[in-house]
Formats: sequence, C-alpha cells, structure tokens
Amino acid sequence: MSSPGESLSSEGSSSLLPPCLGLSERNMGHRAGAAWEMEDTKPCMEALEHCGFPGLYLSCFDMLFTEDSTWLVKVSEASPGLACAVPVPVPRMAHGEEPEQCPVIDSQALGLSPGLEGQEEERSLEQVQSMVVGEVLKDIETACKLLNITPDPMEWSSGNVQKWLLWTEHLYRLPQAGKTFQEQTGKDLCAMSEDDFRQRVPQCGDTLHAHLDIWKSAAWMKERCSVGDSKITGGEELWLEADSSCSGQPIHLWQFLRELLLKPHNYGRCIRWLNKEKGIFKIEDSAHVARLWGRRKNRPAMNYDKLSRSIRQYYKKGIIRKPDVSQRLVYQFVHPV
DNA sequence: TACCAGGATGACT
DNA sequence: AGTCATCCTGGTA
Repeated sequence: MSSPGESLSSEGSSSLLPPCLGLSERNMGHRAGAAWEMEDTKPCMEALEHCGFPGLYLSCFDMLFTEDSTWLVKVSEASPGLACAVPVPVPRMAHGEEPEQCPVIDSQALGLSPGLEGQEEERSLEQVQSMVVGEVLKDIETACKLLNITPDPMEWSSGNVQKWLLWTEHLYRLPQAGKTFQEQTGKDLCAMSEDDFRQRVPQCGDTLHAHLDIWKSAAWMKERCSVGDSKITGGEELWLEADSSCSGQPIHLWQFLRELLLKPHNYGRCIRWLNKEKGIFKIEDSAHVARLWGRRKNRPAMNYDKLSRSIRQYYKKGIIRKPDVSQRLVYQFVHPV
C-alpha cells in the first residue's frame, strides 16, 4: 500500500513517544489516565454526543501496530482496564499549543526496561493489542455503515470524501475543512502528504491526515487478510502475518526486511530507508529488528549477529549488498522496488 | 563493544 | 537443493 504514515517516519530514538504517536499526540493530545470501558469506545455518534465525548481516538490504531510494547505498558500502567489502551481525544487545543502532559509513562521509571520485558508480559500485551485492534476495526466498520462508504479511502468518490470529512470533523470537533477538499476523490486525498494537508487546512490538516492514515492502514490490512486464513494474533504480528504469511509461503529475511521498511509507520524507529529509490536502508535498532525476525520465525535465540549473517548470505545471491559507501547497519537492496 | 565478513555445519522444507 | 540458524575466527571502528 502507499505506506500510510510515511510522513510519520522516525523522529529519532531519543523521543519518548513512538514515531507513530508523535504526530497524533502533538495534534490532539488526549485524556491521560481516563478509565474507559470497551463499550464506551464504540463510535455511536448519538451516544457520543449525548455523553459529550468527541469520540474514539482512532489514532490508537497506529500505535497498536507498533512493536512498541513499551507504549502499551505505559498506557496500561496509566489506568486500569483494557480500554485504557484506547486514548480518547479531548477537544482540540489551540494551534501550536503543546500538550500539557504527555500521557506516556516511562517504562524505565516503572522498572520495566525494554530489554527486560518478559515474554509472558509481551504475550498478554499482544492479547490486549489484538482486542483493541479488533475494536478499532469494528469502529471503522461502523463508521462505514453510518456513512455508507467503503472502508478503503482509495475508492471514495468526492461525495464520500465529504462525508468522511464531515464525520471526522464532527467526531473530533475539528474546524470545517470540507470546502477545502471539494471535488477531491479519495485517491486524491491518499496521494496528499501531511504537508499538503497542513497547507490546505492549517488548523487541522495534520489531524485529518493522521485519521486518513488510520483508514488507509485498516483498508490495507483488510484487503491483505481477507484472502487466506492468516490468523489474527494481534498488534504487530497481525501486520507481519498479513504480508508474506498470507501466501502460506515461508517468509525470507529480505522480504521481512522489506515489509518492515514498507511500514515506517510501525517500524520506522528500528529500520528505515535512507534512500528508497536506491534501496538503501538502515537498521536503526539492530536488537529490535532481530527480535522481530526471531519472533516471526519462532526463533527466540535470534540476535543481530545471526540476522546479519543471513543478510550477508544475500551478498552472493545478489539480493542485498553493502552500499558503495559502506556504513554500519546500512544495507542496500540490489533490486530496489 | 558492536559491527562486519565469511567459512563451516546442521536442521528444515 | 535452497534457506536459514548457529557457531566460529578474525578484522575494524
């Protein structure tokens, strides 16, 4: 797919927030620590209105597909109950205003350094992830029924776009932007970058772009997983399974790496393109990528040493090589997409 | 210390 | 046979 969230690529590992979160947090903030029941997260506009809730903050969808279990730990620590993993937006703050409080609780402060997270904990987090992912997908489905539009933004007519805009504006109490996108089809919208959105609607363009990203991601995932019997295990696995394993073929390492690279939204923090055209990429977090690969192949003992050995096997085969100017953790696909 | 290069070997499909 | 995991030695930054 058109890699939703490409614009949300890594902002550097120094940030406490995962890259996928950065934009949304910046844009919208949310009610930290609020305890929500799952039932409350249904985007029933009527109920939401009556309750005075602007609606479910769908950007959690982004987060769920990250490997950032740290984030989930943070959220779940922040408030009890499953639904606490679903942030809920507050009315939009003034433009340029920074969120008063970052909802993220540093896991290290909780004595949960990323390297020490137990497998069991990860498993339960995955269960939480899968449940929340399911809820978010249901929410989008409900919205589609309400609006009578398809889940895939690429298929939207200009009328559908207007409906979606109205709905999103209403749900998230955004300034009206419908006129700005008049005559735009879903395809047009999908082709627009975050900057394009911002230029057209300075007040909430980035927010709209973020929400569109979520829809694109959901549509992409639905499409990829509607065929075949790929299991939905939740969170990151869901993404990874959604690709190569849908075909039933064992995944190759180079395919796996490419998949990660195609989802900067989710993995931009651990692997990213340096030059997509030339196929040059950098592994930003070698241990993380190795862990992902190990999990994917059910090899708990996988590490970057072994992974990199496998990458080097590709040298001879002409699949991956070191770029002309060799750099640490930087490789190049011989045949870029 | 982390990364890199590549040989050897065995498991698995 | 192909792919990959694993282990290894030795080199570099």
